[in-house]
Amino acid sequence: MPNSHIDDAFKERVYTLIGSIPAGKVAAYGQLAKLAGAANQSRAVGRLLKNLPAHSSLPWFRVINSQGKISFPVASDKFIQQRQLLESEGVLFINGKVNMKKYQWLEHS
DNA sequence: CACCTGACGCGTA
DNA sequence: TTACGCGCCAGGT
Repeated sequence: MPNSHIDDAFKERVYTLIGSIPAGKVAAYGQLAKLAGAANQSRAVGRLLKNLPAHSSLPWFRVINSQGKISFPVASDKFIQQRQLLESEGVLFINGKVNMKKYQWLEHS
């Protein structure tokens, strides 16, 4: 099991990063992958969230794609839930997407 | 083993 | 601006 800790480290870094996203802000999958030291591994981040325990305390809902859109089918329960959670902390949606210029964590102003 | 499917992102057309 | 193509790659069929 030589390499297993490499991926574990990446996973832990991503979890820590997600836990650091402040309420009212969002981060993109690719942004987190990059910050965790593995640019172009955005799908790995999505996979981690998918495998997250159902009642994790991590603010998984603050992670959306780089286009400012929620990565779930627009009518799904998960989509509704995520959008509701974000709106409840002030994240505004316009035409189904968030203005990343304003809400993305650690970017722009 | 081949082939498909994603909680993605970026460059092009 | 929307639509594709392609890179990436673990998991499921």
